[in-house]
Amino acid sequence: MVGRRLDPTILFPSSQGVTLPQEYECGASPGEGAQALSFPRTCAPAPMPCAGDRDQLSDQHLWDQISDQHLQAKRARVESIIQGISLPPTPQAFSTSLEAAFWQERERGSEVPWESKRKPRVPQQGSGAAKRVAPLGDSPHAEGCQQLKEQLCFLEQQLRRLQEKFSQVCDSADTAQTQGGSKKVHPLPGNPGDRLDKDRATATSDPCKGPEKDEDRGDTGGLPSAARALSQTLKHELAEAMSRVVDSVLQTAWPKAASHFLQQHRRLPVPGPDARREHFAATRCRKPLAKPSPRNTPGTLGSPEAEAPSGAPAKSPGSHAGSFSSKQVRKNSQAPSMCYPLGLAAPIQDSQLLSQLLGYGQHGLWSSGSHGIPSSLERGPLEPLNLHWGTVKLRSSVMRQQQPLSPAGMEGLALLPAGRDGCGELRAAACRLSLTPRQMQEALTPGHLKKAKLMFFFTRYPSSTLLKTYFLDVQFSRCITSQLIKWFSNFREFYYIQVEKSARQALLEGAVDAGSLRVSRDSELFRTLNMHYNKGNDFEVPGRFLEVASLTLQEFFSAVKAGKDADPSWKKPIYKIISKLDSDIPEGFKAVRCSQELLCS
DNA sequence: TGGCCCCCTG
DNA sequence: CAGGGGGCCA
Repeated sequence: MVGRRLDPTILFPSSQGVTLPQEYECGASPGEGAQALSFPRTCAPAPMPCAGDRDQLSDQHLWDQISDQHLQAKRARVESIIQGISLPPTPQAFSTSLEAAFWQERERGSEVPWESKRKPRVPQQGSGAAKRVAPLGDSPHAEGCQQLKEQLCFLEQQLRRLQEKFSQVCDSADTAQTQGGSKKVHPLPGNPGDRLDKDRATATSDPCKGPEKDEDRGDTGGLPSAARALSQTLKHELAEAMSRVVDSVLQTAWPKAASHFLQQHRRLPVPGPDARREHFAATRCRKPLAKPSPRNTPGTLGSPEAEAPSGAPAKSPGSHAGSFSSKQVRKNSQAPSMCYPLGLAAPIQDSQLLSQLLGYGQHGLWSSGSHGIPSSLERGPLEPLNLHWGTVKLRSSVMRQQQPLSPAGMEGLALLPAGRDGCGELRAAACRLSLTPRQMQEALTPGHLKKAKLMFFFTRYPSSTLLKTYFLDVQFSRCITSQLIKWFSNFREFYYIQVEKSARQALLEGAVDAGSLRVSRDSELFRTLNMHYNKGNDFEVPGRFLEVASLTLQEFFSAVKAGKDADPSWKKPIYKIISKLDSDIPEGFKAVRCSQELLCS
C-alpha cells in the first residue's frame, strides 16, 4: 500500500554531514590569536628571546651568553610565555586567545620538557601530567593540588584578561597603562569587597570603572552609563562564577578526587581505547531514557526496514555501523585525548561559556572530546550540558571533506565515558558548578527552532516529555514547553495544509488511485516541505518521512475524493492516523550542541 | 480542571 | 510564528 522505497543510508546529512574540522582534531586553536599565543604547543622551536631580551643580552659578554645559554633559553621561554599571557591580544585575536591561553596554561602547568610537547600524549592524570609534575609534589595529593592551583590561578588570569578585553573593546581610546595606586570605590551592591568592583585611581570623576589590577586598567569612564553598568554587571557576573567554581571545586570535589589519585595514580594505566570502548558499551547498554514505544503502525510503515533509516535509537554501538562512519567517531573521540589532560573540564567549560558570551563558536575547544564528559555514572542534573562536548559538529557547506556522521554517531560520542578515576568526579563537579542554571537556555533560540523543525521529520506529535529529553539545554518551564508544543502544532498545520493542497491538486489533475500517490524527493510537495523544515537543505530528510507524507497525501486524497471534506471535522481521522506514525528521533538530536551548530549550517 | 489539539487571525 | 478561542479527554 505504501511504497517501501527505503533509504538504507543514514538519515543525517551525508554530503553535508557532521564533520569535525580538521584543524580542531589536533587541538589546534583556530585563529591568529591562537597562534600568537599558543606557540608553546605548536611544533615551533623554543621561543627566541623577544626584542627586549635581545637588548639585554647584547649588554652581556658573549661568553656569558654561551655559558648561560641554557639558563637564558629557559628564561626566554618563561618570559615569552608570560608575555603571551599578559600582553593583550589584538581584538581580532581575542576570539581564540582564551583557548590558546588554556593551552599555554597546560604547558606551563605540566612543566613538560619542551621536546615532549611535540608528541601529544594521551592525557591521563594518573599516568601523564601528574607524574610529570612529580618534582612539584611528593604525594599525588600534592601533585593534584599543584595542578589545581595552577588551574585556578589560570582561571583568574583569564578572568582578568576578559575584563581587560571588555574594557578595551568598550573604550579603545584608553591606552594608558598602570600608574598610580588603586583605590577602592563602591562595590556592586550585594558584593562588598568583591575585588572586581574595586577601581583604579584616575583623574576621572566617575567611580564606576574597571578592575584593580595593572593589566586590567581598562577605562570605562568614557562610556555611557548604560554601557558602564553593563560592563560592571558582566564583570561582576564573571567574578561570581569564578568564585563559585573555585570554591566549589576545592570544597566539594577535591577531597574525593584526591583519594582517587592516591589509590590509582601509580597503578592506573591510561585507559586505552579498549577500556574506553568497554565502558562505552556498558554505558550504552543502560540507555537512560525510556523512550516512548515506537508508534509505528504495523503493516504500513512500521516495518523493520522502515525503522532503520529513521534513526531509531541504537541497540548497540554496532547497530549503527552501517549508518554512519565509525571511523569518524574514533577520530573524533581520540584526537581530543591528545590535547587536554584530564581535570581541565572546568577551563574548557568556562571557555565555552566565554566563547558563547562573546559570540564565538566552541568547536575550537571541541578537542576536549570525551575527556570533557564525565562518566555517565557521574553525570548530574546538568549532564545535558556535558553532552555538548561529546558531540560533533553539524557542518554545512564549508567543511564537508570529511566523512559524515549521523545522529547515531553523535549519540555514541555523547555517551563516551571520561574514565573512571577521580578526575572524572572532579571534572563532573567542576562542570556542574561551572555550568550554572544561568547557562541553561531560558528561552528558545532560532537554533532550537531549526532543530525542532528537523525533528519534525521524525515526529509530528512529540509529547512534552519527549521534547524535554531532546532539548536538554533548555530550562523548561510551562511557557517553554507550550512554546515548543506550539511550534510543532504550527509545523503540523503547515504540513497538513500543504499535503491537503497537494491532494486536491492531484485530484484536479485526474488522479484516481490514492495508492499511486507517492511523495518523492522530486515532488513539489516534498520541495515545499523541505524548504520549510529544512531550509538550506543541510539535512537529509529520512525516507521514513517521505512515507509518512505519502500516506498523509493518500489519506487526504481519499477523503477529499469521497467528499468527506464536507464534514467540519473530516481531518480528524487523518490526524489520528498520522499521529501514530511518529518514529524515534535519533539520539544525536539530544546533543546540546545540535541546536547551536544548526544555526551555523 | 489542565493539557493538548485544531483553527483562525495578525 | 504567536495569541487566543473553542473543543476534546482523562
